[in-house]
Amino acid sequence: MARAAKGSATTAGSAKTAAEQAVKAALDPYRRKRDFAKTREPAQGGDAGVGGLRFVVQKHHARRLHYDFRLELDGTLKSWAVPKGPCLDPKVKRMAVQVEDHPLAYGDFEGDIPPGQYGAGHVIVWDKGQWLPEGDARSGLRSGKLKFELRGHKLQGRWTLVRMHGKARQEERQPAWLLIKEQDAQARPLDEYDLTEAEPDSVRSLPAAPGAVAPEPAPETAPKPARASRRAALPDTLQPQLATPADHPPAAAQRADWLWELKYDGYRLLTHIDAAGRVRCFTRNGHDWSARLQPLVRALQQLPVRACWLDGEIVVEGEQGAPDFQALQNAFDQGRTEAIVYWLFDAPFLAGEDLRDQPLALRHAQLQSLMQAVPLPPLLRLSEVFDAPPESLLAAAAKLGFEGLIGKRVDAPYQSQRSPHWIKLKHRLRQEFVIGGYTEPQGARSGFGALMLGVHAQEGSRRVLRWCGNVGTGFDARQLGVIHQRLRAHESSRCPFDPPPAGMHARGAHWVRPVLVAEVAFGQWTREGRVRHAVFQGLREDKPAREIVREAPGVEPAAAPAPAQARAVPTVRHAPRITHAERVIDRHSGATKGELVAWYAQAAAQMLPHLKGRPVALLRAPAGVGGEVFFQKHAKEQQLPGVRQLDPALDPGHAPLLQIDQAAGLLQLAQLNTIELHTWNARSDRIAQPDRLCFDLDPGEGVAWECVQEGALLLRTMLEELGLVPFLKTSGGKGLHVVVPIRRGPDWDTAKGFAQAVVAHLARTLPDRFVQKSGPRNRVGRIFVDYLRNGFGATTACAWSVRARPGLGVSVPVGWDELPQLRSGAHWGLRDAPARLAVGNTPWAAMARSSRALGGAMRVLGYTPGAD
DNA sequence: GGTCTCG
DNA sequence: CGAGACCAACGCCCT
DNA sequence: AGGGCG
Repeated sequence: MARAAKGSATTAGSAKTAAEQAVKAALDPYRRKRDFAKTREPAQGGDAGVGGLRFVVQKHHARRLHYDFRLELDGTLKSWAVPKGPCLDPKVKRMAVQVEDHPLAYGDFEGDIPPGQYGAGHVIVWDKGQWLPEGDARSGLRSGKLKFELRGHKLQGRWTLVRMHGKARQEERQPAWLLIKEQDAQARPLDEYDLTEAEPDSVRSLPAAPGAVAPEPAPETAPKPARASRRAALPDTLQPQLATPADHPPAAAQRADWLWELKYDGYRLLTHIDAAGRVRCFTRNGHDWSARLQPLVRALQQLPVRACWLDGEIVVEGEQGAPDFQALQNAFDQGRTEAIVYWLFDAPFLAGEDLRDQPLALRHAQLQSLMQAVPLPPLLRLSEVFDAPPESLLAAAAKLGFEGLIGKRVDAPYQSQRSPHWIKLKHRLRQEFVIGGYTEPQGARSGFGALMLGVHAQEGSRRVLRWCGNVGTGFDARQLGVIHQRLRAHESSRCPFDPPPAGMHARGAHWVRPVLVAEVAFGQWTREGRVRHAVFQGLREDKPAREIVREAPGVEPAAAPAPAQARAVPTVRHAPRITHAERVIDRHSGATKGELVAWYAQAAAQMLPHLKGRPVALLRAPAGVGGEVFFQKHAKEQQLPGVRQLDPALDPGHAPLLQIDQAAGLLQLAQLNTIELHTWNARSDRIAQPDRLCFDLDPGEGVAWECVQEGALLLRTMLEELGLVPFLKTSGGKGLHVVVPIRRGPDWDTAKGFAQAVVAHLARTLPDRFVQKSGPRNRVGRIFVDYLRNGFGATTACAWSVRARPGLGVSVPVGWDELPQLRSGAHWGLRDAPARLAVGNTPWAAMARSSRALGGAMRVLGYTPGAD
């Protein structure tokens, strides 16, 4: 650098002196911190940049490695300490703490600062070049916003320094700033290229200000950064979640909230796989059993996952394939652990992520994806999850020899304690008994009081009927009468039991000949051979009474059918991470975000046919029902797995429209607080031609529900007279939706005009019932039929969508024959709609073959497109 | 809830 | 970083 | 005409 350049940075005369004094003052803090007898750092001086302002970045291995970012201004280097160094990714902002001004000469300093001195350690010139402020740099520096361009070896393009507002730092003269790369040609995502890692070395030997942009290394050669993510540290120990014993399944109304798994009669086992793949297995009390379970440890090592905690139960399978607790103990006693298999049912941590606050359904789905990713080692099993009614599952489980079920709330987090969110339901025993008598009814009861039960038993050479208790519940009034009739027909004076039960005469016992057979469910056999907690199930006609003996539990040799018609919950690939699952989104019902997600997870199979192939619009409610909501039809910035971004040409002038083709997309959107999903009336492949019409029957203030029902029927009749085939669904809100499939052909204006003509006709014919115009004013006492949902870009709530209203109604397809039974447009809500999933879309089964060309209907109605 | 923009 | 805006579109109504 | 509303 030519000494002659010095003059160019300053002006002549007395101004020069003033400027030099200002520089001197500015460098005062710098000098006061250093002892220049001990450090080689320059005390002052240095050259201004040639033809522009200089910048330098020094990599400083002090107590902590950091980068010193310096910009020449007014004769000194304005300096910031950037702990992580500059980053080319505009998304990544780097903290930059402003420090004391340095002399210009410092920009060339490279070397060691001796121990004991300020900033002791090694310094290299990591980058240098020119900087070009955008606008006035001095005022930018003062106001806390500095935009500029860098022309260095490593750093180029546009950057911003922004001062933060934190108070504390300001006062100690060390304001915190952010160093941010602006979006331009030099910007690069961090995960593709990590500049500080790729370019660690000094540039001092290179020319200060390269004329051309230095070639960047190819991204392939950049070492992959091992980036720390927001992942939680994996705990070293984990207590298992335990189930609470329950007598009964949850009430039918809450069934949808529960998933069921078989109860394995073995030992609980928690597996920890660390980041290096080391596997350790712990019992529920935290004992490390890895050494005793070597075959299992080896099997677990084959799972394609690290940094996780898995939860499950180890069992030894008995002869029937059901777990056998005795065999498990024997296996340990004899050191024969290769017969032990591991049923996995939960993943509190997976791939370094803490999933404990995720809904169970999602944890299980992720475990399932993991275990389906590779051929499963034979010792590992995935515990299947069922959503069938627990009664039938319990029966099936019993036949398979399982001791019961574990019920788990679909939306519950994983808690390391005994929790009401997990219940264990032991199956009740169930078998046939011979009826040997009955007792008198008490009080208001008619027919009889209880049936006296017996089984045949061998006593020496004699075969006797052994009394084993009574059953007095489980009958309805009709059964009481019918059975009483049957009993009377077999009445006898002789007691068939041997020995005769004591104390029965006091209860008015009647004996009957031992020919009738009752099926009875009961909790268990008492030691005396009596049934406990017996419930009558029905009379059995198919089994002769003489064959009835006490059955050993769980050894039914008949091949058990697969658990009755249970639908396994389908896997959701790319299931999103759900945050704040416990947050209440509807104060009215107390429903949580987790329940919303769980609903869409369950309903996905029924809902996807309605979503597939159509642009979708979202109603999102980040603050829940009653909070601020917004509609969303487009999205560019965010790409979510399972949410497709359509060709932007479909809706010119906008970001891409969205479409959901996969369950994961539905869940992703639920995670974004999407409560309602609305669909277009056209499919994406021919967006200009709607394939259906929608009529939204929206009752005004004070309209009786019967009128809405009647109105829907009137609309139906009218549409059918026009040769169309309408379908019905609840809106999930106040009213009903009538959906009419049409042949594609007419454009949007024609479809909308036709729909308007239909509604106008309806309103003309029955003006006291219907209005065509919206607005609450003229709508009181009448039904507004909204035809506006038939224009380009208009949408209507999709079938199975939840509605963002108090109570969270669900829009459900129904048959016209069901209309009279509906109680409101919100007949089904989030909590009871799951029960309706079994009916699913069958009321609309004919829709696909019911589309009609609009031409005929337009003629009948006398509607001409274009003529309003 | 996520992203962008602004300071 | 921290706060705030944005995230539809149509026909109402009101001014 | 323009803005807020649902």
